[in-house]
Amino acid sequence: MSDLGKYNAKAVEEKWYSYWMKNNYFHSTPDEREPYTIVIPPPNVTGILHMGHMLNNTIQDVLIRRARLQGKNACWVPGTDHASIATEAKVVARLKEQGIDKNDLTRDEFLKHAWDWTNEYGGVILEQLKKLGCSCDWDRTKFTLDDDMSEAVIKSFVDLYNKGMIYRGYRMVNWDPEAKTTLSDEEVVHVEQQGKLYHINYKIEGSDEVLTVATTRPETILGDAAICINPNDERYTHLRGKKAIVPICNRVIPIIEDDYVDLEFGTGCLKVTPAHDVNDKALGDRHNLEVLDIFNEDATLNSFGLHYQGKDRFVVREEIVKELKELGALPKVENHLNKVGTSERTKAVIEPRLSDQWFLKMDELVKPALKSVLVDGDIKLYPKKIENTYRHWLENIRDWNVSRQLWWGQQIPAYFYGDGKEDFVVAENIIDALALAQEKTGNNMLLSSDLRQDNDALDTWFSSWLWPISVFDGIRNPDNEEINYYYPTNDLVTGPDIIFFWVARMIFAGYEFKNEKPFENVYFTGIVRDKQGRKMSKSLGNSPDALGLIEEYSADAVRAGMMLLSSGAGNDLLFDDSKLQQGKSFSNKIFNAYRLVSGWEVNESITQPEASKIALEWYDNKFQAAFAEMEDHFSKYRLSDALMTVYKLIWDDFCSWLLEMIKPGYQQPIDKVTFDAVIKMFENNLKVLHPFMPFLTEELWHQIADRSEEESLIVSVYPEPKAVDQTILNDFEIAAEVISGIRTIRKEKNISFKDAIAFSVLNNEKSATRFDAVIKKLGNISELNYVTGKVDGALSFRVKSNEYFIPMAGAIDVAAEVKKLTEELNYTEGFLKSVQKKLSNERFVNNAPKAVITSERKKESDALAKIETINVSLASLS
RNA sequence: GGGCAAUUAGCUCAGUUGGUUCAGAGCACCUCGUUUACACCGAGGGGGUCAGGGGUUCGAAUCCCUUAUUGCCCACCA
Repeated sequence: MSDLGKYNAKAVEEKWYSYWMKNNYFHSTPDEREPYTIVIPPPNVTGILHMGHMLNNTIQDVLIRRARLQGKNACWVPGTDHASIATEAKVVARLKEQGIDKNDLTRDEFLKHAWDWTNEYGGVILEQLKKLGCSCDWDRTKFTLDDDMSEAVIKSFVDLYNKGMIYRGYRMVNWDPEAKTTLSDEEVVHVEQQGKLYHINYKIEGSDEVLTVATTRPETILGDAAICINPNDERYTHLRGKKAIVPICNRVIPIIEDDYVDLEFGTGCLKVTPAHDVNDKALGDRHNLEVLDIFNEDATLNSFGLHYQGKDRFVVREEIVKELKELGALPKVENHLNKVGTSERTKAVIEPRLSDQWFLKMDELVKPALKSVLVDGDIKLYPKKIENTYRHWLENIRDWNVSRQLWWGQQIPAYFYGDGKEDFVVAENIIDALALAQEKTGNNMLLSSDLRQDNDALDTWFSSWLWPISVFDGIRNPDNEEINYYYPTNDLVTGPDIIFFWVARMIFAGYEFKNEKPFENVYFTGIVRDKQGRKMSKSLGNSPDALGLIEEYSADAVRAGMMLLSSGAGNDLLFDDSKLQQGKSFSNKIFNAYRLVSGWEVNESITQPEASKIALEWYDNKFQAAFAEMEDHFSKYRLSDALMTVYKLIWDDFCSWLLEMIKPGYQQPIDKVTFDAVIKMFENNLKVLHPFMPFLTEELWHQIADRSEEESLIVSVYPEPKAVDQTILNDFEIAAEVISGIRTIRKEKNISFKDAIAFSVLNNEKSATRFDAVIKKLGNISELNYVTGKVDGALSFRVKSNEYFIPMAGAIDVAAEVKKLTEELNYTEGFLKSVQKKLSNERFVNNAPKAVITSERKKESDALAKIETINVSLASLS
């Protein structure tokens, strides 16, 4: 047992990655070639490589390497995202561990800590991508908070503001009480929850009567502004114009009437809390109700909470329920299933909250985005079905809340000079702001020290939506050489979870700032799950260590394994180590094919055997057929199928068939013509496999032939596509069936492969004979004869109506042969019957297309011929 | 509550306008084999009423209806 037959991936992978880097092969600059561009979905700057990244980036690297081999100017721009809320939360948590409260820090102090953190952990993930073999242009690495990137963000904000598309509004927004910031609608995740519906009695002023209201949020009664009934509800007509008394705080509130109230739900009677519910706010606006905000920014109760002041809303809920019960004001509590909005990042339950925020109008931005994807097809989404989701979101979109009460991000370029709602200007810098402010106020004495910049930062996605433009400096310098060359980019590879956050918004930005799409195709990967289909999560501990897998199986194997697993765009994939093992086995298989070929001694004086000649001719065509199939898969983004095509080509056709067909005898030399041809074919195999398994292929490409310094597989040229001769492929199929038939008989009769056998053919089909030399070699046939009649004393098998005979020295088991023949006969007769039934159906013959009828007739005649052959054999045996 | 998908071999999935190539692939499984690249291998083999039911058609995995199950997205009914 030696390891001689194994491929040592680790050393090879390190060697070639640094070689590629050293030669600058990943770097791209604009030139006369056609560009092929991908921008990476920037991972969180402090993130580490997980399975989703591995899948995603393997796909991108496959695409970029293929484009490079196709002779395009391939440019893959890497980078990271500052991920404002996630990173800020991490920094706050770390400061807390160190006993530092964020509130005690100034903005600048806090940002210093955040940058320290970023510099410490940032970019680790990019190093991990290198281990995977990603051929990014590292000279172009960008970070969404780089100075130039931030400038672009600010510039775009000012631009949109000046166009009237950004406005400041006092609105009900999603408030994350844990992160103490607002969130966009997209950052709110609705989760189903078993809650309760509380029935609460309100006394009617000046009467003993009570009115029962149903609510899921009893703690908000302290903010009640009214009770609302449906004007058509006869149960409550006598209460019109009366007033109710809120329990506990004993405030007197009006009873109002509105159609909005559902007669069927709860008690048909609704408490209205305008400060804490979107619907109630609308109701309040219609009826001029008071707005009582009872919460602090961390969702504890404020002074309106009376004796509950300072307590958390959920604590208050329980306590207030208890108090109401004691007061006899809680007649009923029922179970109630409802959905509650939670923060995507912190998981905290979202509070609807009224506040001043910045919004971006969406109505104009969505128009070109809808058109380009759904009408013109300028941007294609894979899988196509995701277009439904895309359409639905765009058609129901609301304005985008872009301000966040965070520090880690671009600070909103709005400068206040007074306390009024409109006392601000928006400008790229304080100097411009001052000028604008002086102009707006008419006060030339205004100083920059009188200006106060808005404290809020912008949503992270407000910087990443510019990514395909800003990485080429297309916002600040809209007409520069790079943006003109690389934009629009070609393919975007990302997860479906950020279609709204990022993909759709990049499309908005593309049309808004460049008047052109940002990319042509979007490939949505699926989610990587575990073998049982569960999402990978820290708590389940089912998420494998990505780098550990590379260590264990090699980057090539991991890449191939991920690609084999991903059945198609948008489909989730169930992660399974065995697929990585399959990738590793494949590496080893190819390596061994190389060992075989490299061990051959070439002799220029021997002539090429007939079998080798036809074998090479066949493989040449087989390769082209597979190549065309692979390209077709690529054109439809069926990358898994593309790899499987190459996999089968190399393993089955190249290794199992071609190499066996041309292999010289033990310790025999090989002729030069065959050797040169097979090397060429090996090279072509490596080329088409290179995008998937870059390291192994680069290694063998260098091993297999003498290469000059400048040559590398990564920058070589894809094979030329050629027309395929289908007849040679068909003839080979017959030959392969014959060889298989011989092997079956050898196996059944225990005839060792070492023993040559005689072989006779009854060629009823008039099949091509050009593979006879191959049949002889792979069947170990001593003599191949053509006969005109059945051979006695021989085992036989049939392919179509041809019959093949292997003479047996000993007695033939007549009974067994008869049985076998009878089974074949029964099957063929059954088949014939079904075909004839079709053909005797007038309506079939009249309606079916000619080609179908011809094929059925052919089936019929083939079956008849085969039956004839079998019958002759049977007759001779009895 | 609204919408969109999916259901094909033990597993993961192909199956492009209904009919040449329609029931496939990879893995797994079974049998045999230490043949001079490779046991991370070779040769051979078994396995599916195409979720259930109904319909259209000469013909259905494919089109229509229906039932069931699963997944995803969206949603401010307390």
